[in-house]
Amino acid sequence: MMTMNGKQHFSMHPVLQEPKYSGLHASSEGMRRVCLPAPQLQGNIFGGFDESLLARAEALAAADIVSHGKSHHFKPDVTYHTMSSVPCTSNSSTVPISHPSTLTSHQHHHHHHLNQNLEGDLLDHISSSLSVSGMGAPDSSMITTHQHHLQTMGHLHQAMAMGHPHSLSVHNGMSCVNDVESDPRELEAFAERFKQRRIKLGVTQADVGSALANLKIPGVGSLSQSTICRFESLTLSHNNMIALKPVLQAWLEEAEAAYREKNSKPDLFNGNERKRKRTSIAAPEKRSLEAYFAIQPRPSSEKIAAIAEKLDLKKNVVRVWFCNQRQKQKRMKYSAVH
DNA sequence: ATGCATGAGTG
DNA sequence: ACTCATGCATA
Repeated sequence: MMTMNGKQHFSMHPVLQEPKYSGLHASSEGMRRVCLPAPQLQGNIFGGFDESLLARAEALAAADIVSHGKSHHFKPDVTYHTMSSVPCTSNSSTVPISHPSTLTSHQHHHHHHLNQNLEGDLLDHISSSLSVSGMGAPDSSMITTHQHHLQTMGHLHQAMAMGHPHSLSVHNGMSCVNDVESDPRELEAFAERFKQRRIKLGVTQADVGSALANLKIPGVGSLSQSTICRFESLTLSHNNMIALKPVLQAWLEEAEAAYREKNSKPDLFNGNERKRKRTSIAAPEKRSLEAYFAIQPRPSSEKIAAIAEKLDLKKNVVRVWFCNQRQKQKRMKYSAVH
């Protein structure tokens, strides 16, 4: 009674009107700003000579392509969506791009100039195979409930904001005032525990996500498999982790209680609409983007446009890529903050 | 498990 | 136009 997916709304988000989490959101952001070393005011530093920097990044990227390209595999792949003229090489990379702020040294110069014969080589190496490793996960039941996260967060943020009395701690230098410290230790432990028990209950991440709505916790709706997965793997922002913990904990408790009394109540919904296609940035382009990012994680609109043009990608795709990249840096797991 | 995307909230 | 939380689609 699961294994059914399909839903989607995406092109039509009804106006979500609800108390939201404005104030809380704002405050959390505020705290973050207080705690973080003002990351956004270095843009002008490069303002003057970004030209050369970009060129350099490009050179680096090119070198990278050369050095890696030959020994690596390139899977030709489809480029869907709005993508227009991207080489058919798909990302065969699962590069854990998590070299946080310590980038500084991506300047290794691969003395590989040339390019012409290179092209041929690359093309040669473009072996096919659209490895459709799509294994049918035993789960995949997700419901669509747009309008939940906001409420959810409202509640969650509140919980977080007032949470534990034992907060506060001075990390290396920056004293985050009343940072609601649910110490990362606790969180990690909980995430692990959660996963274990969840599995023991024979429930999938997707199930948990949708079951959340059944908890009827004010302001808490369902969540996707993605989010549950990220929670378990600690790949969410610290705040997000803290916000989600209480809810998942509540679910876990109830689920185990229900389990004891031999009762399961999986719920599923259905719906069917148009699928959306995911843009796929080819490996070469991705390397270039990474090179740029190492130099300037926050390119101006103009630079983004320039980069987009050089890589032959849509500006918006590039912009979103940078946004997502920045977000990655802030994720929990191995990020700083702790 | 993760890449690219959306949208609310914010400035 | 950015940050953040989140999600669909996909590997």
